[in-house]
Amino acid sequence: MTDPVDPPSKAANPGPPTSVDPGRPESSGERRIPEATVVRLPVYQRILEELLRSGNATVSSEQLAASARINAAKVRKDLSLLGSFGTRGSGYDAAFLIEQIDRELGLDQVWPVVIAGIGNLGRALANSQGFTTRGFTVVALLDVDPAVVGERIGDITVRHIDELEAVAAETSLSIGVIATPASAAQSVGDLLVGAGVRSLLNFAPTVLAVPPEILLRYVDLSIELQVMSFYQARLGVPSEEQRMPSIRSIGLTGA
Amino acid sequence: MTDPVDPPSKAANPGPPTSVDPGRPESSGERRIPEATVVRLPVYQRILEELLRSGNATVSSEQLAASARINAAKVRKDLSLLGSFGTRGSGYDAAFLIEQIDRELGLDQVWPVVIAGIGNLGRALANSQGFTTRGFTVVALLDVDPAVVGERIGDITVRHIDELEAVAAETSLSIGVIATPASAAQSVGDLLVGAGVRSLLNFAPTVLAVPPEILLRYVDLSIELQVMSFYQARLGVPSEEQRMPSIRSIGLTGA
DNA sequence: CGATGTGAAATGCTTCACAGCA
DNA sequence: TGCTGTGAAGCATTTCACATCG
Repeated sequence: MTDPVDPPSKAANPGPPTSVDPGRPESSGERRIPEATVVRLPVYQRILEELLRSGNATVSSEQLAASARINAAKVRKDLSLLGSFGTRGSGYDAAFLIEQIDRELGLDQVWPVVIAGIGNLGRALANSQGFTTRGFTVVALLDVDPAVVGERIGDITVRHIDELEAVAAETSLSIGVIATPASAAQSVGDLLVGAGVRSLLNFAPTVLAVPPEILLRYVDLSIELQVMSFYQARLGVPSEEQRMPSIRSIGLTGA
Repeated sequence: MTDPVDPPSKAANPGPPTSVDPGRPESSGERRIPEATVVRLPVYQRILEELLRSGNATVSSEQLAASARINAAKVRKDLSLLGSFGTRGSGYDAAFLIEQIDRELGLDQVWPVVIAGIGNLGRALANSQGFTTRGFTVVALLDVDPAVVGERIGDITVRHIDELEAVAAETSLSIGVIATPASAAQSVGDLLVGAGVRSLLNFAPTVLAVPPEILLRYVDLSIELQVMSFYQARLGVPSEEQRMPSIRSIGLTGA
């Protein structure tokens, strides 16, 4: 009971500390993708899509790297973790690569998303590209304000959060997005979990407590602003990070 | 011209590779704060504020770690980089710690922020806690839509982006926030830079090109959603990351 | 006694550098 | 020849473990 945060996991590691030749995981036991890589994959997606739109069917690691402002070796290593999808001498096929990344990110399936809190942020999310394209469908919008309940956004009507049970009965919900004021976030989170949501994405500026089996991530709209303040305040930006990307937004992960 | 992304910096490192006893940097040459730490500082802030509100004046690294879902040693190491602000045997004084972190993040000064693109997201940002509390003031709201220009949000009237020059003459602008559709982002960014903004925070889902002397950061509202998809798709979340935080939102930094 | 602060070890991530394939 | 894929080296960050101090 000394450290509630650090359950025995490292010591009880299933695999031996010094490798006994893992044999390079094949098609069945997929390669381990570092989270650092996972977070870059959506960035590559975005760049690839832009390249495609501007008529580039093929792209080199150098080009991708230049757009993402990272090192080309990193791009190649990231992509090689998904498989050998490039063609030596010419590069990667943009469309094909997008497909592969989608598959890796699990965006080849569709996650039903419910958004709670239909203020400005909730509306922005409901309409945002990232929530409406590949991989996600917004299946429900919830609020408590009678002035908002009943309103139609896109092709979805905002419902009262008391109807959550009914909504859950109609459609499956896998991801809950909290866009409420901080004061409501915890209780809304509890309700969503009660309704069977497996993951929570919290935009409210508060620390949420949820059961460990719920995947919890947390986005702070002002965190980059604060990081900017830090670097702006000391114009001697760390030489290494100067052109470095860093991909963020607080995420708390539970089991 | 082979690698436009990676200027010589590592090799030309000022400090010797093996330390010659740096002598522990004192008050003048501040300690180097790793970016990983910088990004956690706002998280600590939020937790500290909540603890304060709930009547806890003192907090231990264990408590902070439990709330942030990270290792207590990490908390202690992070905080010790700012100075020795804890009291052995009892912990940290929450209010004092908040102050110190503010100072470290440069939030003891006030950065004038201009938000371009007053749709749902722009409004959400303009009203968001993170943009209106310590460290930042929203000094201008800009849009092109005649239906929006002239509208009053909080105590600021939305102005047409053509008035940017005039705005810049009236008040200093240090941070520009882009909350426009992707299609407008690049030109708006150019305008803001032209108006003297030193940093850009881009919420538009597009890759922005800006001069290297501009500090550029980029937030993707759906990136965590995509990361969720990845982990949800393979319910065997990496055992190590299970309770790990990770703090994100794409950031592209230019000198 | 309890909790900080911190060397040193462990781990993870990035970058280099180059073999190898189209 | 050009660009990928990848061991191995180099860094950064995390975690341990414990001396230290209020």
